[in-house]
Amino acid sequence: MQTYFHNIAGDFVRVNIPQTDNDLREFMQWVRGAAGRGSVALDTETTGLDIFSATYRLRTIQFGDAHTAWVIHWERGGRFHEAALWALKVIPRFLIHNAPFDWLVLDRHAPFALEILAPKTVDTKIKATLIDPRQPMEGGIGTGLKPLSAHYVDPSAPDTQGDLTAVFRSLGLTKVTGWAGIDLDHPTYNLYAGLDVILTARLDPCLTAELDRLGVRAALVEYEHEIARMCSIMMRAGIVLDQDYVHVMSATLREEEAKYGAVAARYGVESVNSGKQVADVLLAMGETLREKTDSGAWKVDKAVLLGLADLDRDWQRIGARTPNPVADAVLRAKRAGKWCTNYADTFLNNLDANGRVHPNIQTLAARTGRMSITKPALQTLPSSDWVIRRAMLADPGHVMVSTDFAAVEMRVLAALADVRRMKQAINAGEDLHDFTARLVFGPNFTKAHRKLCKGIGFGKVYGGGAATIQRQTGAPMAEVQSALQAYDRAYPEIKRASSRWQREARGTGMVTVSATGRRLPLDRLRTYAVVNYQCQSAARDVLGTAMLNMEKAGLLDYMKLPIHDEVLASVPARAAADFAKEFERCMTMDLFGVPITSEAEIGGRSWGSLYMKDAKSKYVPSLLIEQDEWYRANPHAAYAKAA
DNA sequence: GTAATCACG
DNA sequence: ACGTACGTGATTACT
Repeated sequence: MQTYFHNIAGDFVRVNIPQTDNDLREFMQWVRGAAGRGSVALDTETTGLDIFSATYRLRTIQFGDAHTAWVIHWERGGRFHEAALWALKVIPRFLIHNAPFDWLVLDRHAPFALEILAPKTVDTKIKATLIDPRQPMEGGIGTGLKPLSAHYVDPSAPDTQGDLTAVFRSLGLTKVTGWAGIDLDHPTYNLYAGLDVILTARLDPCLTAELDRLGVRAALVEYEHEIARMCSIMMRAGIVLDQDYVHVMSATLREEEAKYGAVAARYGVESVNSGKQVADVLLAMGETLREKTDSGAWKVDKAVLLGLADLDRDWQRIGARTPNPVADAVLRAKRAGKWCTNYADTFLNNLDANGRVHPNIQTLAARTGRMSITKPALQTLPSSDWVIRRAMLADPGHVMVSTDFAAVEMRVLAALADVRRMKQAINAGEDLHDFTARLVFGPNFTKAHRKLCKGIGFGKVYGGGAATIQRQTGAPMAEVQSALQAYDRAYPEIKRASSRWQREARGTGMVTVSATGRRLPLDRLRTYAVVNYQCQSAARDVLGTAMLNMEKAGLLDYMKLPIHDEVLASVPARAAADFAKEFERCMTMDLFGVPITSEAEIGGRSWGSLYMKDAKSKYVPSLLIEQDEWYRANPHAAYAKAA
């Protein structure tokens, strides 16, 4: 037995690394005792974060309690596999920090099913996030094992991840190659692997006590574990990528980038991504720039450049001026480059051996509890053009179904602030913005009036004022101000709720508590954001509730992505209409007397098919049309090609 | 590392 | 006293 000792919070703790069959028997003896005493902390060391790549390896599995850790060298195979798998099976409850990662690692590489491991897991990261979702930079404790251990367990707790990267460098390895390249018997590697589970075991009771002290309900903690498990199953399934399509798209976008980059270069812009170069050249050409950035540089963003290029927001000629060729070229080169790097290439770089991408869904990413998706960032693919989403396919024999909540944030606002007239209008099935425009401008309101009322609604949900509503809607300032006053008279409950939430937050250490009991820290200088925090957070939990409904309805295996107010799914083509109805049913509920409703759209094989209403891609019309004869004849049925 | 930019809900 | 648009992820340029 290789053994290391360390001091944590005044206690000597022990890290055991079994070497022989005898050592493994000793480990199993410990497991029998520990399994009877309660939860066991669990962690894995692997070759990196790309769980689904072909070369990925599981290296060690660690088990431990507050005093003892066992680092099982999985890589040695044989008896080490047997012992670790047996422990995973017989231990009734596990503590894991950031459980979805280890669930997926063990599911794919042990293999040990996440369906078995997840129900007996407590995730200390979920608990910590429900106590304070902020990172250290924002004034919070942070949600990593290191800052949490330093705060709750021992101020001098080691930075097991950070310190190891220094070890990697001393061995001629990097932050990336170190996890795969470090010797399995390296003392620091093993010590830190063991300390991670000991720290997790010590952290958990502190978090439990803190949740208790703050009055966070156990049901909320439980519910977040269910959401995490569901999202892990979505991550494991992944999404089919149309690789042939993406290769063509990538090459075409690079050509486009080069072509317009060359135009910009002829005018002296070496790098189209350099705002300074673009501004210098534009000014030298005699253009007038009006806006500055926060740091005082000339602002040359998309809105500015579109104006100079005489293009509207849909990139159509306005005819108001002579287009500036540099602005036009910079716009096109930047877009093509960004789409290629951000989307096409990222898709190809995140493929598994079966041609699927497995996005990383973080179930509690935002301060408000909202989820985020990374690698690739599938919540942020362009929606005004279908070219990028066209790359993502439903499973074989399936079609894509997307189900959206109807105006969920406004409805949530009406429910939370108990806005009497708004609730009446929604319950009567009226168009809310029409209804508001009638209240504000009378029965003869115009389309512009409706647009302004919609803008004011957004302003209320975001906590904005007259100036931003004016900027967004383009309506005259005087009209915005008078409409705002009329709006507040029509829906006086919104201001009252905002004041009440802010007052309550000041009384509880600048934390507003959501409808589900979520703690949302407010920034002292932006307390007006409380309205948005309440709405965004409640909308997140409306989505979470709908997701639980979906699992009950047997839909989990068809779910692909949660996108704030939408769920993307891949369903059998022949039964698509029935599935769509089921998704709508799961996304229909009552929130404090306000109906939450949804609408499903049935697409074809590709995600992009749901965005092809205009048939052709506005921004890159040549992309597929010129490459694909078949597509040219069947623009609406592009998905069928892959089916 | 920070700023700017651009993609989404 | 006043007014403040919210939340993300990712890349590139530049210090």
